[in-house]
Amino acid sequence: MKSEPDAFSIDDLINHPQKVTSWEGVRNYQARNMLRDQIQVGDLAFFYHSSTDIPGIAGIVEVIRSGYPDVSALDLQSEYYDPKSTAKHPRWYTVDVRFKKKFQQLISLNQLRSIPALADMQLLKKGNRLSIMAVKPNEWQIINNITIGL
DNA sequence: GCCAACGTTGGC
DNA sequence: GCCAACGTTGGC
Repeated sequence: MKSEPDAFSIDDLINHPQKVTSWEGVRNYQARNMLRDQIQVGDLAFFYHSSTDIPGIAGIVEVIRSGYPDVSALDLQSEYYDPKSTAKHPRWYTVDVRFKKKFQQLISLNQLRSIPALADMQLLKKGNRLSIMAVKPNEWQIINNITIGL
């Protein structure tokens, strides 16, 4: 799950009293479908910092509420407001996540690219701009192993 | 349904 | 700031 740290970083999540946030603001249909249909309570996700000096994986979050309508789409004051979404026919979805772990060191995009076994990872594929992406079990394990000892 | 124009993402 | 690689919009 990607976030621009200037907008919302893993430290922002840690600083939240309950260390919980709604992952609102996703406005892409493919990513929406994952939020709505696939992501389950108990799922773990990497928290990825994008559009920053050193992009990469900052830590891990756990899903504590599966897909439900993203009400920021109905909020006129929100930067995520979408006039085409209504309460009756919500267009966008979100999930709630809780902080699980922050890596001692960020696992940079460069570092991920240097690992041959991760070559097929969706995150590393050319032109991929999705903010929510599946991670395969073996990819998860490889990345998690890097963090052992970090 | 096609596709040109435009907008967005995100690494560099 | 640049630009590749998308996604979206809207006229036809």
